Parts: sequence; structure tokens; C-alpha cells
Amino acid sequence: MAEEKKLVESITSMEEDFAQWYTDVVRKAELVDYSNVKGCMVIKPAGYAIWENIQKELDRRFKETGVENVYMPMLIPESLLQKEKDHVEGFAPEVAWVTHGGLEPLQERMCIRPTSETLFCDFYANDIQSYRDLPRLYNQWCSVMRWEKTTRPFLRSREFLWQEGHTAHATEEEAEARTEQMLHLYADFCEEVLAMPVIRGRKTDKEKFAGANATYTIEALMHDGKALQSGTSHNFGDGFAKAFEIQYTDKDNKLQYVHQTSWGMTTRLIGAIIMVHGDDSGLVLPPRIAPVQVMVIPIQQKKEGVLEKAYELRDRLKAFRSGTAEAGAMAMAGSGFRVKVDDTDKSPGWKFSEQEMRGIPVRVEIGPKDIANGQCVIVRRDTREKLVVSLEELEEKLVEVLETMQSEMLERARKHQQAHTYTAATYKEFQDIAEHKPGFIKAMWCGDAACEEKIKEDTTCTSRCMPFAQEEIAETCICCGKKAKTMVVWGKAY
RNA sequence: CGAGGUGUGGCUAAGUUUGGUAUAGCGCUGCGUUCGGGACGCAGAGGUCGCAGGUUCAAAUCCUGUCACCUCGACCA
Repeated sequence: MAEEKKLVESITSMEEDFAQWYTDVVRKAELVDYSNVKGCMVIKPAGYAIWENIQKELDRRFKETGVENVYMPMLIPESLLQKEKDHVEGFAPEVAWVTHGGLEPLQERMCIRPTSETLFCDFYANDIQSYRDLPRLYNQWCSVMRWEKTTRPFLRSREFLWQEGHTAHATEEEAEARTEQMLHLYADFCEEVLAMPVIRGRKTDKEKFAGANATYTIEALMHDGKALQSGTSHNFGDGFAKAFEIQYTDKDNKLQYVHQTSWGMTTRLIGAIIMVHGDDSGLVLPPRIAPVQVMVIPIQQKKEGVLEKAYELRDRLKAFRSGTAEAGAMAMAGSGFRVKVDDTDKSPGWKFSEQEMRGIPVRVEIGPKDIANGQCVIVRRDTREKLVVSLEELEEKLVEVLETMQSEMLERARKHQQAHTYTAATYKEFQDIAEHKPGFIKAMWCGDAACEEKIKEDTTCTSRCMPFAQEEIAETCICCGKKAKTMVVWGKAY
């Protein structure tokens, strides 16, 4: 996609300055505005609609596995946050505190949730009595606050929207199964809906969540070769249960601690979509997640009958019901195309650029000449491929184009990831790649945190994950030369 | 939080060195002509120069402080 010519001057090219490109796209696609509070963004309709589609589809998938939604308070008393030692140490540096109620200082200060493990645990301690109460499979959609030092829209904001699932199980095995199940659910969602390939794996102890026994992660590669952690799933074992005394009575009338998990995805995914699929003309949205999939652009719209025809096409596409499952999945709710008409009095060229900056997957051009010929022109956002189609077969062609676009976007992203995934057998090789070739680096590791630390100091690469799909690249650790335990994927991360 | 940079109508900037009536382009509003890759004409609206102090007859311009944003590091979804 790199060789397409740049048609929009107001977007910095990726090659020139990737960070600036990202900021430009976020702005030109009207996804967010900055607010008066650093790190807290105004998510505008175009951005929020993407989040709503992410929510809709994830929520559906969660519920298919038995998850129920709940809502917890936004404030956590300090004493509650303190209960699990590792957890509080992990989050203390970045919580925001509420110290006053009106004019009165509070007896105990409360933090604005940076995550809700402690609230769920406190609740579960009373809520769970018997093995019959298990498992508890709860999720909440909310915003959380972490006082980050540097912020960027979607990628790192102080307040962000997410979902956090919190489950409690009778056995360790069940908790582990749920942890992995949710990670795969996330990964499948990214690949099937966001057309974003991810690497599934486990975090090293250094990188795992504060208070977790094990953290699983999906790691995606952005267009500039940097890694983005896109979703995590944690197995807590019975650590939190012990700290919060969450016990149930088993079948033999014995008290047992529950085993817990938590898992989350955030508005950061929108940043990932931008950086995986975007190009120099702006955003490119995968059809399945795009709030508007088709923009109808009338040409010479003041001419008799043109606008009318455009509205007619819109209504037809909205009402379309396909017999095929693929088309149903494309529309996500099986309810026709998500389509709009750009009937502003801007020139056609302007509208084309708008549609491209906003990442709308397909546009339909319809003008007097087309109407006379009973046809229209459809143009794909990602390839700019133009197709003249007769009006009778518009629906059919659109389904085809959207499906093709969805799968080709995934394929393209996959190729990019593969092309930027390197293998290092020696430390020299590793350092060379780290310095000159942005991307993932596969290399063996002995399991010692000291090596992980040294690699980070030497190269600024961090361990992204220990992939489920292991390969034996060498017998010895890339860093210390001792016997290797696992293959790790390394990279520079956002 | 450390280093560097930038703040002037909605956006992008000129003006700051050498204090002296706030400028331009784009966008916006109205009317008309246009319309297949960011059209054009005419007429209009809109800023007190990030914010707060200070120096001065006079501050966008000089001084002090402060805030925000961007880039690069350290910490994180």
C-alpha cells in the first residue's frame, strides 16, 4: 500500500514522520478532539461509533461464552486497594485520588479506579458462598483512569474506555481454561473483525500484570514496526482470593479459595486500527468495523434526478437483506449496508478526500452519465480500484467488494507482520536487527530476568511475549549463552 | 519525570531580534455560477496574540512564573 500517491496535503506522510502522521489522521478523520484535561480526550462521533461497533461485537462474543454484564463503583477506598500487595505496588504510581466530598476532607481518600480487581474481589467475598455459586462470569464496560506521564490519543490516555472481565472459578484448571479462552476470543476478534493479525502468547514475569500468576497477551505489529499490546488476559490463581478471603464451601463441606481471572480490551484498539491499516490519505477501516461502510457521492447533484437517485440507492442498500452468511457477517447485525449520502455542496473531489480521510471502505459515485447508462462507479478505499457496475447488481458487487477488502486487509497486514519479523541466533545479530530493522525479533531466552533487563538496556527492546507457537531457534539464550528455555518475541513497544 | 521544540480568529502561519493602529491564506456565513480527484466570483462575520503577574507613556514583541501540545527518553492497556 506504500506506493499509492498522496492525495491529501494536510496529512503528513508516514515515511516523513510516523508520529505526526498518526496525529494528523486522528484529527482529519475527526475521531477525537483534545480536551482541557491532559490525557483526557473528547471522542467524537466518528471515533465513538467505531468503539460502539467494537463493543457490540465483543459483547456478543462474551455473552456466547456465558458472561454477564455488571457495573461497579468508580471509586475505590484506599484500604481496599491496599489489600493485595503486588497489585497496589503496580498501580500506586498512577492512580488519581479523591480527597474531598464537597468542602469536607474525606475520612479516607478514594482512588478513581485504574482497574477494578479490588472492587470485584470485595464484592465476590460476600457474593460467593457455595460451589453452586461458581463460576461467576462478570464483565463491565466502563472507563478507568491512570495518571500517565505522556499521553497520546487512543494509545495512551489518562482516562480510557474498556471492558474488564472478572471471573471466579472453583478450580485452578477452570480458571486457566477461561484465561486462555478469553485470549483466543480477543485474538479471533482482532483477526476476523479488525483484520489485524496478532501474536498470542504469555508475558514474562517482568511484564505480567501486578498481582497475576500469569498474563497472556496479544501483540500486534504497527505499520512503523513497533509493537502494540492489544489485549490481555490474566490468571490470578488464588492470590486475590486469599488477600480478600473469597471462599466457598465445596461438595465435601470444606472451605476453598476461588481461582480468578481478569481480561480487558480498550479504546487503544482504535489506535491499532489506525496504525495497522491507515495510509497517507488517512484512515482505512475494515468493512466489518466501519460505522459507515458505503458513502454515496452524487456527481452534479443539482442536475435533475441525481440526488433523488443517490437517496434511492441509499435506501435500497440500507434495506438490503442478503441470503448469504458472509454478507450477514459483513453488516454485523445482518441488517443491510451501513450507508450514507454525502449531499453537502462540496465539490466531488472534496467529498472523495473526505471519504478517504475517514476511512470509509467503499464509495459509490453516481452522476447523470451513470444514470443514463443504468450504472454507477464503486471505488475501494484501500486499493482505490474503480469498478463500473450496473445498478441492478450493485448490492451483489458491494458484498463482494467489502468481503474481498476485509480479507485482503488481513492478508496485507499479515504479510507486513511476517516481513517485519526477524530471527536472531546471536546477540550481535539481535542488536543489528534491533538497531536497523523495526519489527518483531524472535530469539531464545534462558528465563532469567537479568537477561531480559540487559537486552532492554542494550537495545530498548522489551519482551513482547512467549508465543504459544514455540520454535527452537537455538539451544542457548541469546544474551547469556546458557541453556535456553523459551523462544521470546521481542520488539519496541508503544 | 529528564532533554528539545511550539503556542497569534476554527486551521496553517507572518509579525517578536530593533516595543508604536493585529496581518495573510484556508475554513465559516449569504447570493450566483460550478460539479467524474480538495471549483470560482462578489459580499460579509470572526482574534487582544495560551494564561497570570511585572517593566513601560505604550507589550503579540522585553522580564518572571505557569499551563497545554509535539518529538525523543524512563513508566504503562
